[in-house]
Amino acid sequence: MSNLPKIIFHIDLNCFFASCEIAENEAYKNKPLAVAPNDPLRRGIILSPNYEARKHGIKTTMLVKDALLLCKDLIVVPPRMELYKEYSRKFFDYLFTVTPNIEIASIDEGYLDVTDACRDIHPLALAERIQKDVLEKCRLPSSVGIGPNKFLAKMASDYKKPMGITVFRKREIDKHLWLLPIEKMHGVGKKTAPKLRGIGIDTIGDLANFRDFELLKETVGAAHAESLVYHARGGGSAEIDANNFTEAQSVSNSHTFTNPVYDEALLRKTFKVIANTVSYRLQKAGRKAQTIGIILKYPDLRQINRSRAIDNATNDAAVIYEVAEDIFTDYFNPGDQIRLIGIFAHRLSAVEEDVKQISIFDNFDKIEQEARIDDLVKHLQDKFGKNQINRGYLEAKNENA
DNA sequence: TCTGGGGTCCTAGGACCC
DNA sequence: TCTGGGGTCCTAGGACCC
Repeated sequence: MSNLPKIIFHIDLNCFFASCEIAENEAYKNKPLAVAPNDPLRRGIILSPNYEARKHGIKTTMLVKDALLLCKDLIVVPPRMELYKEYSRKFFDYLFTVTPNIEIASIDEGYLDVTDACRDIHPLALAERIQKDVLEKCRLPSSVGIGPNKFLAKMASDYKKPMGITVFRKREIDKHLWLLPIEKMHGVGKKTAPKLRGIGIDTIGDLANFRDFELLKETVGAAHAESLVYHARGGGSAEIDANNFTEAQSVSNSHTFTNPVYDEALLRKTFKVIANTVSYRLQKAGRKAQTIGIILKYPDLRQINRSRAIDNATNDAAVIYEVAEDIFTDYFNPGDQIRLIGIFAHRLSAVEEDVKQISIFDNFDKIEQEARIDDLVKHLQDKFGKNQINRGYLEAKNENA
């Protein structure tokens, strides 16, 4: 183990989904654009607005209809995940030509240990080269953060967007990191921030220099308090975990209904489709799960998760459905309104090479391998009429009752 | 201002075992 | 057997991130 200081880059693709769409279509350039599902049957929220759209006040998670009120010329493009994955692959393929020491943090960001790479080139020059290459080769704007560890590099890349290059040196944290409001700190979300504000911590500097550690522990918990202070003082891991993104730890799928649903038959049918999707994704990843669970969300947004360990790890849709339905039966109270249902698979392991995977998709009549919830919507529309499928379905049920 | 879907990691209590 | 300590697994839930 060497204690020599490392040089870590954090590279972040700016407005990633929106940038991919603009890279695909020159006509979108310099116009307000947002990636968002525009299916009127589903609640559409903004997933990725570009900077032009942000100038109008449009933000991620905003409802599409509200965004259109802020900017009626907003171009709304439905998400194309496969396309974004391709761009992501291209981006990381390029980064691997710079160094093999890469930790993929998400689809659009990664950490690089460039300590060795910087023997022959100044870090700033390397950052500029990477940024220029990513823009030319991938047609994507990026921001680069440079620091002695992953935390400072991440905070630095966030400091200036788009197309920023920022260095956060530990000995200078009083001049940049410490001046930032506590909400800006990576790892402090909308629950922790108000708690910290409540005890007089308004900036990251306040946190780093907070005197009453006992009070801090009471406020956010002992373990959390320790890691928050450690990071606020410029500490952090510089270890690159090259495998952290190669194997999924969990797989899930869920669906929010247009209107809350209380009809059990519809819920069970939807579970079937969701089980199929989870199974498909597990098989695609070559994984099977030892724990299966369900998610129920109520109209007041309260959510419960209930899970169950199973004897033999599985990625079989029929088994997943069976377990999910069992749990559902235990926890669903007739008359409950359900806003969202979902299934998750935890404790994943690799599928043994020599075991032949038997497709069980035949078990589900008329639901295809890549069945998605949309198939169910269509199915129900065919059965109960085109508009307001939930209402139509429920009305049909009520007539029978 | 009630908003999707996919994830990660941590904690804590109870069961269970030695 | 009335009583300690340690460890792991399971489940629920919280918080955060993109």
